[in-house]
Formats: sequence, structure tokens, C-alpha cells
Amino acid sequence: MSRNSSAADTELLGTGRIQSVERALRILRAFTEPGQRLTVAELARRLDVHKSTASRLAATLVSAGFLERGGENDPLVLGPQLVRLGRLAVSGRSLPEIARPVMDELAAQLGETVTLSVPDAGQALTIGQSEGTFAVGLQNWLGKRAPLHATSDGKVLLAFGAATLPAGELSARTPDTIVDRAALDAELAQLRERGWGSSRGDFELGLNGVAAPILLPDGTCRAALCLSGPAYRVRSDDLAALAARVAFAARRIAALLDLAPPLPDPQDA
Amino acid sequence: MSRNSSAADTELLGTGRIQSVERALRILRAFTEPGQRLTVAELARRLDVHKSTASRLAATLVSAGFLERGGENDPLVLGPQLVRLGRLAVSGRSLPEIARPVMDELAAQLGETVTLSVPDAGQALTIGQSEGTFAVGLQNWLGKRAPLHATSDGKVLLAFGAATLPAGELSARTPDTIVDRAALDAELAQLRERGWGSSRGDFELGLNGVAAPILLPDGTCRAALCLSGPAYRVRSDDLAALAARVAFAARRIAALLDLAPPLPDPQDA
DNA sequence: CGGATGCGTTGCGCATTACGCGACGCGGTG
DNA sequence: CACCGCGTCGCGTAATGCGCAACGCATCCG
Repeated sequence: MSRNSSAADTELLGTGRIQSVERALRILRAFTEPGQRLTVAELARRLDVHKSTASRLAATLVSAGFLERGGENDPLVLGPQLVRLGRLAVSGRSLPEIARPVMDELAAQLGETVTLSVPDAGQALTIGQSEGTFAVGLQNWLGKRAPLHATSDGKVLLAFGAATLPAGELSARTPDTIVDRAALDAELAQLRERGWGSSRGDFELGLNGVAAPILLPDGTCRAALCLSGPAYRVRSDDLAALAARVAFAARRIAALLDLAPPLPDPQDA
Repeated sequence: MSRNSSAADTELLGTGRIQSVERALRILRAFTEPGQRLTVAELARRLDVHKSTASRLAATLVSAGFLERGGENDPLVLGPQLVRLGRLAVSGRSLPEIARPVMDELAAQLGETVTLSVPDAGQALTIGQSEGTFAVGLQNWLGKRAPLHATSDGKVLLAFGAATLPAGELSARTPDTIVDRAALDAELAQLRERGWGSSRGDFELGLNGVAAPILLPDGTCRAALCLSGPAYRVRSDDLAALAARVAFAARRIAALLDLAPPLPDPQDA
């Protein structure tokens, strides 16, 4: 019998991996949209296996709570067990790991590169980056630092008290960099008011960006989520609209962070 | 060969379920604590299979991103794929489903019954319930309604604007029920201030409760999370401490809710 | 009304595949 | 250095999961 001899089965399974399990997991991974419903036949097509195989895989996943069906037959949705495990999986993961899926989604939707920064040694340290879809875009900035007063994310970190400006002169990266502390304070006040920060060529000419804070429930700022791209795509007129999307994603990440620890220490009443 | 002939394998697999997949999923379900790390040998023991089998199952789960290992070998933790799927799984689930795991955890920790209520027709409708561990406790209240002014969750819904009191006299469920509207308003104001509500025998003599709001990011109140029990266990002196736990769990649920929809509608810049 | 299409499930029989076994390499401990 | 426990890897076997096809059930349409 040739069984499932179809070409290379997408990714030929390496040493010591179990076929049926890989297929089951590929069923789970087939879900990409929230609230998505997939039929057995559809899954069979995607996995390139027989209906019956997909049916049995699905039945197994359902009985373990990883999938769920609305009625007796037909629609498959992600199950409650995944809610539980998702909650657990978030714990013990670092901020960039938690933020990654959301950042990827945002970068894919808007096409521009998204970065995640935290304060470090008086600068903004980039600890996460999701590439956009354009050929022209932000270089790899992971692990690099940028001045707080000349970037959108740096300004956010300043405005929300996550970072403080080192003493001394404010260096001028470009002619448009804000070097006057009073002017900077005014911009930070406005930033705090509207909830997001921007940068228009003040770090590098032709580079624009918007950033929003990732706020913990107690109001402290944990990091800044930033979207940047060339000024001819990330236009000044669009900054507000983009900022809304970035701020939304930032709140989503904050919500994920809030899930991290379980309920508080076990001391009863 | 007897293969894995060990007794009944916990739950004997029904019709058309796939053994290896079930085992793989049982590995995932073995994780119950946040940040938990399990070794291959430990998993083999729990599943009652040979080390090599557990190793192969784990390898498959790792290669699909459902598990992850710190170093080359050794520690297994839940993987990033579960973070992604957990986020998706939350979407399209109803509030009680989302809240369930958190409520169960709280009920198990404190021993008392936890309920979830939303406003409905001028009353508080209970849409979720996790039983406590004591023999004496709240009866099944699912689907039932209670007056807004005489319960802790009802007061929360009132105070946070999720519900409005129907016109007319406030009925006295017990001698301790607040029937004076001015007195009620005063209590609601205080409730809003401190963030949680209580009820001491004003719904039923001997029954105490504390409740906290489940607040959406925009500040609106979606539901109330309530813990209740007999007054000799849920003592007046302990209400504040209990309320802190309930409020914490409520915020956790709110965070889960905030994950529900994906990023906003696809309209680009 | 009934043939046709597409869905999901179940029984069957075969051989693929996943299993248990044991060997090996490693790291920590007495 | 022997010992233990860990994780992985070949091997050979047979148990198991697969494809096949038949069935029941909806929906659609001539």
C-alpha cells in the first residue's frame, strides 16, 4: 500500500516523530482565526489524508477537550482545554515571547515592522521585533539601544515613568530631534494625555514611528510597543490611526501579562 | 507482545480514538501548575508507558511548538503554540466558559462557592457557578435570579452601572435587607470607592457574600464575580480579605475577556 | 419527488507504524 | 570508580492506525 504517499507531506517527519500525533497537532495548528470553525472534510483536505483519518483524529481531540463541536456533528472549534493550557503557557514566559504573537499579527496586518522596547541604562532597549512585509523597512534592531528623547517608544517610556532621562545635553540625532527639555516635557505631557507617542524623523530623517505603552494593571509602564517605517508609508496624517491599532495591540499584550501569575498565594480565610 | 497491557489505561479508549494521539494529549494535560517543568521520565511514569515512547511523543510535541525544552535535553514546559491557540480558543466562547477555570481555581482555594452574575430584567442572573468544597454551601443557583439590592453581586452591578433598579419599593428579603434608597445609594458609593461589595444576611439570614466587578477595559461592568457562604465560615471580619481574592480573580477574568477579539478590522493605512 | 452531491461515521483487512526492549552516552553522587 | 537516573536511538514485532468503501443523513435542484 502506498498509504499517504503524497509527495513530502509538507514537512517530512524527522527522526522519532510520531505521524498520527503530528497530524493531530497540525489539525490544531490549522486554526488561525478567532472563532474559526473547521469541518472534518476541510481538515482532511488540508492534511491530505482520508476523511476517516481526519474524523478519528478529530474525535480524539474532542474527547480530550482540545476541540469541541457545536452540535452532534459538523463544526469544530478550539476547545476549553486550550484555554486552560494557554493560560498556563503564558506563565513563566518572557515578555517578548508573550508579545510575539500579537506583534506578528500587527506587523502582518499593517505591513510595517513592530518593535518592543524596555528602558535600559537610560536608553530604550529593543527586546522584540516582528518584521513587516515591505522590502524597505526597519533593520534588525534587536538588542540595540536608542535614545529616549528621539524615538517614539523612548518618549512613551519617559512619559509613563518607566524611564528617566540621563542628565546632560539632549543629543541631536537629526535637525528635527527635540533638544530643548521644556519642549520635550510639553510633548510628553501631550503624549500622556492622548496615550501614544510619535517620532517624525527625529531619530533618523525619513523614519517615522508611533508607540504605545504596555501598562500593567497598577498603571506602571512595563514596555513600549512601537511601529516604525519610512515616512512615505507611515505618513504624518496616518499616525493617529496607526497609533490606535498599536495601542490596541499593546493593551492586548498587557492583558496577556496579567494572566501570567496564577491566583495569589494560598492563605485562606 | 502485550504492549501497554497495563490494566485499563485509566480510561479505556472508546471507538475510533487514536492511542498515540491520546497519549500525546495526556502529556499536555499533565501540566497543571504555571511554569511547571516535567521530565520525560516523569511523564513516562504518569502515562505508564516506556521511556522511549514518552520521549518520542515529547519530541513530536516539541517539534510542533506545543512543548518546549530549556536546554538540549531535560526540562519540558508548555510551548508558544499553546499561547497562540489559547488566545484563539478564548474567542467565540461565552463568558461563563471563559470564567470557569478561574472560578474553579478560586472556589478550590477558598472552599466556598463562587458565582458569576449579569444583570437581567432588573435582577441579577447567575450564569456561572463553581462549587466549594464544604458540604454546607450555596445551592445550585445557575439560571436563577436574585434582587439587585439584596445581594453582593447585585450591588456591584448597580454600583458600576451595569444594572438599574426597577421602580417601586425595595423588597425586604430579611430584616437586614436595605430598603431605604438613600441608605442603598450610600452603600453603593462606598462600594464603588473600595471596589467590592458585600452582603451580610440581607438576602438570606446566615448567608454572607462578597462580590467584585468584571470590568472591561473601557470601564464598563460586564458581570459580577461573587463568593458566598454561611456566615459562620464567611465571617464579617474576613470579608475584606476575601474580597481581595475575589477582585483579583475578577481582574484575571477581565484580562481573558480582553483577549477575545483579535486585532481590529482590517483597514490599512 | 427522487437523484445527486457532500458531509461525518463505522467495519474491515492489511501493512505501516508505533511500540517495548535494550544498549549507549551523560551528568551527578556516594 | 561504580552507581544511579536521565534521554535518545536501532531493532524486530505485532498491534495499531490507516485507506477503502459502504452507510446514514442532510441539502440542493431538476
